[in-house]
Amino acid sequence: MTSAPKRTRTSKTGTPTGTEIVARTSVGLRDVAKAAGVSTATVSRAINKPDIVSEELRLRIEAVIEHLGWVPDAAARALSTRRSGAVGAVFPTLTHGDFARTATILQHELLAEGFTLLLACSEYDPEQELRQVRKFVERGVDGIVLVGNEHLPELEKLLSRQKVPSINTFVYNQATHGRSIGPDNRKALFDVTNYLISLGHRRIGVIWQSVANNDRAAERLAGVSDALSAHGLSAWPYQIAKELSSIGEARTLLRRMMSTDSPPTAIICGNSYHAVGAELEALAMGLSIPGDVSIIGYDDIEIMSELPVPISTVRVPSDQIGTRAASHILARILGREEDTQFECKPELVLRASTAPPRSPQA
Amino acid sequence: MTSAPKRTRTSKTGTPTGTEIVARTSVGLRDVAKAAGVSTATVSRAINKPDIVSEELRLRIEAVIEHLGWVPDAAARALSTRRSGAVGAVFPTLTHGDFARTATILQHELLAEGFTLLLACSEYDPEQELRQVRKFVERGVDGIVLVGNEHLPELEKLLSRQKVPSINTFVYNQATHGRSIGPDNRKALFDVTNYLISLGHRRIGVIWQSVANNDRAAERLAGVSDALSAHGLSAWPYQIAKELSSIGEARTLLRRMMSTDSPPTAIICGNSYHAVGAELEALAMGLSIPGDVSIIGYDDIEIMSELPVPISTVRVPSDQIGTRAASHILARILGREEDTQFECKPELVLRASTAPPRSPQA
DNA sequence: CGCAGCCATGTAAACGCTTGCATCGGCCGG
DNA sequence: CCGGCCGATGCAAGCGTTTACATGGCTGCG
Repeated sequence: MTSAPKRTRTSKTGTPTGTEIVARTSVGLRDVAKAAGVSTATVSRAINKPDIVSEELRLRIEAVIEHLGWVPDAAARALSTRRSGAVGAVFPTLTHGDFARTATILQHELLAEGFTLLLACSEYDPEQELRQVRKFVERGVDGIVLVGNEHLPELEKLLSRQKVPSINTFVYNQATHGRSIGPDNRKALFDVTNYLISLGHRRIGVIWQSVANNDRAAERLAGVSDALSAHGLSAWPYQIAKELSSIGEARTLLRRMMSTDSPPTAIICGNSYHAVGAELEALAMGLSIPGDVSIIGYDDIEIMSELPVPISTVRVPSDQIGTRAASHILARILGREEDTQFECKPELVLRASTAPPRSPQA
Repeated sequence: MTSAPKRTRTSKTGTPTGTEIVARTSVGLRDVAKAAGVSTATVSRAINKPDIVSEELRLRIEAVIEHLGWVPDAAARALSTRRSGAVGAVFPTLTHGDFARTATILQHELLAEGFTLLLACSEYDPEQELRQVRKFVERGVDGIVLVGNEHLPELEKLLSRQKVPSINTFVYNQATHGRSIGPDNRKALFDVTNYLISLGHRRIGVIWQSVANNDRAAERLAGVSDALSAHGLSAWPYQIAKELSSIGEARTLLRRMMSTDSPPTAIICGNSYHAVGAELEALAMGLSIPGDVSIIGYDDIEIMSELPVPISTVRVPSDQIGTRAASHILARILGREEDTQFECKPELVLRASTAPPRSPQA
């Protein structure tokens, strides 16, 4: 006798009235189980830990899944496991080669471990960074990758409150407490500046990007400053660019800088685009590089080495940052503790654009 | 004996033994409700449709949320609403300015409507594209943005089966049926080639990237071919680069090309990096541009206009692609139907690198 | 030959929200 | 003064998985 089954769930949309609802929600685990003649638990196990399910059932289940075109629902899974299998990353921008490369590597490494990378960019706006991180936390990411050491206090609070492992990239600074992976920005430009000084330069110009909301650039600028003042060189002609990486603007700034009474004999640029702009304009002005002026940049893009005068620069190991960040965050997710800081040593790449000044200076 | 109460939910982690479990699951909607002395339904409504809840309660609830630091669980919400509030986008790479820019705009536009952009890259590998899309579908994205018209059949099947609205970007092709937003690649290079022909060029060289898994590049190459054969020009010296956008490799190819008996008087390059490499090498060889050889590229990056001889190119309106793609996918999500195709007209940017050949040819 | 133990499987509760429906006071018009 | 209606709130049933625990059939050893 068919006693009314106490169906808790309705999977067949059994409308007693004749109105068959068409908008069927796509197949679910339940449907697979039914079609395969097993319980939902078994299906779940078949896909999550295939080895504890009998060969026969596993194959049958796989066939059914394939046939029904079932796609597991990550939301349901996340809800159930309290694990999302996702890691969030917020970069200031993606139109910058280093960040894009790090993001790509990161995604690659995470994917290999079964994690998804959720990517967003803050456009150098701390508020937006916070907003993006919040979205990620809502989505239950298991870890977060950030850029830089400075974040809004709400962000720090959010992360610690929710106990989401996070890591700051593109920075390394003994002084700060947070976990970080990247170059020691300050030291990098300290070294660059000392290199120029050791070549004999005394009038050293600087073309730099804005350091607002950019602790990396600020640190580097501080490095320049450190080295200069260590040699009693305090005042130097310098220009801050409005745009982040505009070749055109760098040209304008260089021209202005070289048109003064006693132009610098060397110029340090905040990034590769500035350096490229500086070189192009200097050449257009008929100056010789490095004869009249040495130029050095920061970070390396292909064009730097292909221009008529290849430009010296600092190469940031963004690939390494990606792999280290990935392994760090994965380790933390899996409960292992990791070194809190890791320095990715940048490489000083010397090319033809830097040389001793033509005539020794006071 | 203390009869076990039939607690459905454990929110207080009431371990009868003295061992207080510390790993408290972070605060939930339930805790907020309790603290505010209202039902969970009211809290839910207070945050989702604030206007149907009394002012007083709303304020009280907001205060409690703030105080408890509650972050709603997107997974639970998604499970419940069958809406994720996320849109996925898979680009071939992010290290390419156009894609990065489109992604940024896309994120921006979606955010404004309360949607999150999930970003991934396929590294020009259809398999990986499929994998990423599958991940997105599992995560329940409400829409998907892709690049190009050609995808694995499984991908198409997956999307149609799960009824996920999707849009192909960076392509526009009357012939194909799919929805797409972008430039008409074939026509763009048909026009470029005709322009060179109209200048009087007859020996036109081509430096191109591989067209494997890149229907956009393939279409553009076809456009070149169309125009040439329309003028009875069938054979032309051409070189396919191994790397996608290597200035260095382009230099090699150009040198090889210009070292033949009858070198081309004009060269069409598959992208801006090829064009930059071509110019730099030509200049290094002592050739004059456009005197000895005209050069034209595809897509516009700042360096193109800053080199000693500014390079003619085609500007792809990647911003527009981003905004259109966003509004299209949002419209589809909200149930509105949209135009299935939209052409983002590319702009032919003529600079100093193109001119009639020095001496008229046969 | 019997029972402990083990393996493969099933049962059902729980994950943290949303939302249809029930409920409960007013308030307004008759 | 009363009934109906409406707006605000509470109740509880899901949403689609996972997983602790129960079950039941075997195996192997005493």
